[in-house]
Amino acid sequence: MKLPERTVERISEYRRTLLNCLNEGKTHIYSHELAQMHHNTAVQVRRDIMFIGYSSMQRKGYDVRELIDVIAGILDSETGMNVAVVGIGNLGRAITTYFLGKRSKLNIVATFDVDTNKVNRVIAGIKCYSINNMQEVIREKNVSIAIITVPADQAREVAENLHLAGVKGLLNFTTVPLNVSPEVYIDEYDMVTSLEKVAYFVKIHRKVPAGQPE
Amino acid sequence: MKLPERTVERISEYRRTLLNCLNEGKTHIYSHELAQMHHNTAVQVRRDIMFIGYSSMQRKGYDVRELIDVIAGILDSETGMNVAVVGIGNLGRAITTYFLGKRSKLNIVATFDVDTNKVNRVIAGIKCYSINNMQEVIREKNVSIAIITVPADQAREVAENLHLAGVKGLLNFTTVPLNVSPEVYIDEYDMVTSLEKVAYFVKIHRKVPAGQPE
DNA sequence: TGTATATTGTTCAAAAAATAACAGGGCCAA
DNA sequence: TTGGCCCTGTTATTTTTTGAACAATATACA
Repeated sequence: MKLPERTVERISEYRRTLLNCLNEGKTHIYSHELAQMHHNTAVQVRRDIMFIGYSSMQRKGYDVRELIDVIAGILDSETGMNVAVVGIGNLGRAITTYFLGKRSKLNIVATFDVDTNKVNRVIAGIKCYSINNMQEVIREKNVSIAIITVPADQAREVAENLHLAGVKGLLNFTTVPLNVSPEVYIDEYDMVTSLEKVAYFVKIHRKVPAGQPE
Repeated sequence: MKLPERTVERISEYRRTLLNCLNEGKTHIYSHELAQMHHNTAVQVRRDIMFIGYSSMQRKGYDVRELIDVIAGILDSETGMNVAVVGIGNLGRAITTYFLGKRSKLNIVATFDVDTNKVNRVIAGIKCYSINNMQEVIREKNVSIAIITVPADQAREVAENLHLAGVKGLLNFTTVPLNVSPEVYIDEYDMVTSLEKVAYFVKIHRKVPAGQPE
């Protein structure tokens, strides 16, 4: 089952929207509705859904609940995965809080910081450990993914240590691109880049690569 | 001059790295160095640089300073652009702080919140205004881009008001996809999606879509 | 029951992006 | 100075991604 990378991103986004729909009591959704909400086309949505092997069997739109379950089958690992947040400044706290109480098989099980005022306290709902004990805690708690929100100058060292501790995926919010090992999947996110992209398209007047309903 | 969308993203990322290089006193950089740092290939880097119309003196790599300037010519608008952050919770503060003191022609000139404890105070270095006065402040300060970090249930209303106030680009961090007008460029970022993507690739063992030096 | 309609699933074509291939030209060493 | 080497700039090819077209079919409704 090899999904196009973009499809992976989109079905995660679809799920987010579908969960919102469920909250609003919406039980079915048309491809063009999903499309409009996600700035893309109905065809794209239908094909994504085709790729993940779901069929609505009706012309009443997709069953929201069922679709959520199918997406869960793709994205979530059965046992769930444990996640750690390294660096519990504003951004780290924002992320941790954000995840708290969200369904999701991704559980934040530990946070780390250098600041002794933070260590051993519960911050944003999760216990904060000293970064000095990072490797052992990571192993102990079987963490496979880490979110890095430390200051730039510590990023590389942190990443290296995470790798050594057996972490398999990194989400890097620092301004330093990381490069530990081909075994570790890394996603880099820089909000400056996002903002600059918006600025660029504002500058050249280009509209959102729209999606008109077909 | 129409740049591929991906190239726009990448040159922003290159600039970030180049600025780091400059700090470290590095004056020249090879395409394969940049490539490795950004998980892609030297060819990709060279072609991106070709697209933006820069040429190095051959064989010594690209002149870091010059390349930064060329990228600035593409991404930055001469006059700069004013940016507002709407919702000054953890994430809003993180973003505002993050931008503070960064070069960049993107100036955060105002933040907004509903909380009366925050209004009229300087938070993360920028004055916070009441969201009730948002439209006038936006106009007054000539804000063309807004970053939305409010709770989900307020996102749509905020976006609509921003549009009415004349904002041309949005960076949306809420869990609600926005849809105001085709004139407004919107970039949606959801950290859950990023994290789920990492989790997916960890799950299926796929390595980072690597970039070996050629 | 039958017909019109709306929506899906899928195939086929176009566009975008990434990769590969290669020509050109400094630079160093001999 | 000459030849080899290494790096860039550019064109060509392949792959990936998106968009368009359309057959199939459930549903609503007469």
